[in-house]
Amino acid sequence: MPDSPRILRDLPRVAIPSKQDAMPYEPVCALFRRYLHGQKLKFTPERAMILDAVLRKESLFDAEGLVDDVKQLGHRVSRATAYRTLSHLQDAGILKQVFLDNKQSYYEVIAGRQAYDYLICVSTGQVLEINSEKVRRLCEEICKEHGFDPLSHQLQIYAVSPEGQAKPAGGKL
Amino acid sequence: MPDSPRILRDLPRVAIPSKQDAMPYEPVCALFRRYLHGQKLKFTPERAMILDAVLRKESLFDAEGLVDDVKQLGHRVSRATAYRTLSHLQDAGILKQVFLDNKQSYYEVIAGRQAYDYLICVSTGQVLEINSEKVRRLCEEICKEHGFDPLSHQLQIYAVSPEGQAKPAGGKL
DNA sequence: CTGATTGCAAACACTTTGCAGCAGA
DNA sequence: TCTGCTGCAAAGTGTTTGCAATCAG
Repeated sequence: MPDSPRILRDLPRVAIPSKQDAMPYEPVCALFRRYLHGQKLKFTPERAMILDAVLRKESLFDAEGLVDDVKQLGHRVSRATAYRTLSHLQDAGILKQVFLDNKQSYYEVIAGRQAYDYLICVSTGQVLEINSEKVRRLCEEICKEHGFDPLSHQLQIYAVSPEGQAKPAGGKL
Repeated sequence: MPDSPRILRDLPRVAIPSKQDAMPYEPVCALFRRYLHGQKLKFTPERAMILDAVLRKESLFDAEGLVDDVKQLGHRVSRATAYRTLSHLQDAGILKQVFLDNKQSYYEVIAGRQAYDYLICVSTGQVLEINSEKVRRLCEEICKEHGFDPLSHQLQIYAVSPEGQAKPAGGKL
């Protein structure tokens, strides 16, 4: 019996916050500063704001949503800076990029959190987060078989939800 | 012990054909014609050429590569037509779209073939196809837990290959 | 001080779309 | 004939990049 997953999207591009505990800012910030220092990069106010906004995210988000969030917190950063910082945050191992469609990238915090996989209804567009230890183990097993050193994985399952089964026509992948 | 997987990409965007048996044209073509007919769409020479080129593909491919292939076969189609036909081929269940990066879409024939998952080396860019029955079963299990009706899935594992472990710096996801 | 960073706007690349002429069924 | 189809070129859109001014260390 799985713990009931939270709904991420009822429609594509509309993220609904989940209930996962937010990662505290301090430790991750320290991690980021350490990373930046090691790369001879600088810790700027913009990067701090972005990290703050990122850590408030409880589920998938995209670059534009992030810029909006920063604005909502009373600051502002350019899109360019947001993208550049997102890239650094990936390098620092704080978040990962998720490819769900061919329109844009999504991001997900991984520092101190478990990675999620996604169960996507092609009919309603609903997206469920699933947190499966089994998937993780299987990925590690596959890596081991090929002599690879596992880093992360991404699993999307396309299916039809109970609600979608009731609806007339099936959507496309 | 896994059967040794074929290398799909040594560098991003460069697909190397695998050894999988090509799907015969006739049966899939019949499938496509049936689909088109049912949708009151037409079976045109362009669509036939594209389907032909698609079925010669033995691994991941992208829209531009497809247009090139058609040209190499002595014909030509516009990019617009290629995209439109790829969309219909997806709807017909003949191929599926794969999202591996934020640059473009990849496609993969699924009609009469088994879906593959990917083991991606973030250091060298190498991509291995993996064909895991275990992954498929796990996805079905997850769907069942949530009352979803499984359609397809996509798994990407990001890791460092043995060769990549030798190289200096690790790439980013 | 000095090299990294920022915001802006232009550049990019893949994909989609409007349209006029063409062509399956 | 009557829709749907094609190619073209233009439009779209998320992301990246060149550049001058600015700022962190």
